[in-house]
Amino acid sequence: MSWTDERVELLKKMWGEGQSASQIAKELGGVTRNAVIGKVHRLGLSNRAGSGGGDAKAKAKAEPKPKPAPKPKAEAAPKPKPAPKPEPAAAAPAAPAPVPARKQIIPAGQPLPPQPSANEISPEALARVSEVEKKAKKLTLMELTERTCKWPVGDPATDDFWFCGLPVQQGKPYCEAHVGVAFQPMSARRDRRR
DNA sequence: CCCTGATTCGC
DNA sequence: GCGAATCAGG
Repeated sequence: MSWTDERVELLKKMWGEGQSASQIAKELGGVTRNAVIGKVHRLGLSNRAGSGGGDAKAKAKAEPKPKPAPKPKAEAAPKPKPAPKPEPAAAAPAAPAPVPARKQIIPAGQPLPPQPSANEISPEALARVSEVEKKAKKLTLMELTERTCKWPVGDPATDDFWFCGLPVQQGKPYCEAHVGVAFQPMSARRDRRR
């Protein structure tokens, strides 16, 4: 990808909006955040200042970079870059709300016969969830990233609402426990033909 | 650990 | 000019 006018413009716009380089890179696609930052610098808008009168305040931070160590050059680092997943906007987890808070664990129920109730989710999975929710990071919507579990907990109308936030399972939007409840294995769903 | 931007330098 | 590698924090 090259820096076409449009791409540069979008870059300028987003950078101006305070978007991070990585976000801009994702938006543009085909470039890394490094590329974005590099371009930003070349364009001379590294400092998001711009406003306020001419700020000729050069960053006297010119640190003399004394070569830390003669690094010949590492060959292309093995970067497992699967594929540019077209991830639109994962920012708005529209609360899939499969089973928000239905904790009805049977007290000492040992046998616990398969309840033909509405719950088709493995009790184990549910137990896991209720347990994991204790360790949840309890993130706010803004704190969610692509690798934090986006499972909503509580009532969005209350301030007792948060997102799990634990490390997600590769490729999934939820942590292991929540993936277990969110995505049911087709196994437990045998069709009872009749 | 995740993330941020900044800099260097071979291409 | 470009951007990966690296640095330097938060």
